Amino acid sequence: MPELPEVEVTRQSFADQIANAQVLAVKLGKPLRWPFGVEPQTLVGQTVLGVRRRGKYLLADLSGGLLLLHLGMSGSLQFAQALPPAGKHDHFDLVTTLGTLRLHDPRRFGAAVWASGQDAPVAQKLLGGLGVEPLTDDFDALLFWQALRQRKASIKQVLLAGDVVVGVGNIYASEALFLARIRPTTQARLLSKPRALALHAAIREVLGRALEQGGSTLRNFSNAQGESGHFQLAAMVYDRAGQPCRVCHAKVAMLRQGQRSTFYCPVCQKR
DNA sequence: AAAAGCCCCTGGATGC
DNA sequence: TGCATCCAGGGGCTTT
Repeated sequence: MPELPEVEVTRQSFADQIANAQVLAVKLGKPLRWPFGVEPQTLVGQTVLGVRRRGKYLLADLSGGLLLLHLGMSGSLQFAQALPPAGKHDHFDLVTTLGTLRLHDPRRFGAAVWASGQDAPVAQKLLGGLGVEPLTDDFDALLFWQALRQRKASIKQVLLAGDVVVGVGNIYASEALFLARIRPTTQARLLSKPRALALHAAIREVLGRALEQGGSTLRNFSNAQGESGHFQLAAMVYDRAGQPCRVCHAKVAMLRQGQRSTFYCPVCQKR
């Protein structure tokens, strides 16, 4: 469900409220993507120092280690002083003195994993290969172009891979490529400098705008307070196969790349 | 090293 | 209404 903007909106919606809380209990439901890693008891008594985001991971710094959370495809977080009893899709509760943080995830592609520290093997494995954060100054246009020049795969798949730049999921990849007028199947290495720079700007534009809107185009997205996004961002191409391009009115096309759907305008995105 | 496939899981939409 | 099929916002792992 969540791409970078949704994860960041989620983070912002509870980070300040959970800061300085003490962990009272950890409750695990059905298995998520990976085992939690330690006895839940380990966290009891620890203090929540803050919540960061890296790519689509949320990182809760606790006094005794790092709690990694991922929303997968269908996950969402809720934070409230009191929550109803866990339902069939609630698989992780962090009960604290200031409220309970709950991970709800029907498909269970999400994760809650304990890493004793920043350099713990689990954290290394999950975070070590991640690309640059697109909304920070680290996302340098020229370096982006240079990284793309090394890659023979299609630009869409390079964006999704997350080892060059993080946070661009299946929706925003199509949207950013549309904005930059680049055909998703184009080999990344073939992008000229100006076109790579246009894509760099498009990624920032698309993600930044979605973030400002509080969570974008996603159908079911809501933050940890249960507030939904503003739904003001109509997708230009995503999920619009066969419908007229909003710019040129040609029919939006769909194709599969790596078992994921890609949408583009064959006229606006010629190569 | 990089790319391509596979797979984890459930629910909703669609078609017969 | 019932059942089968397909599809979904992610990404690590294994195989080429």
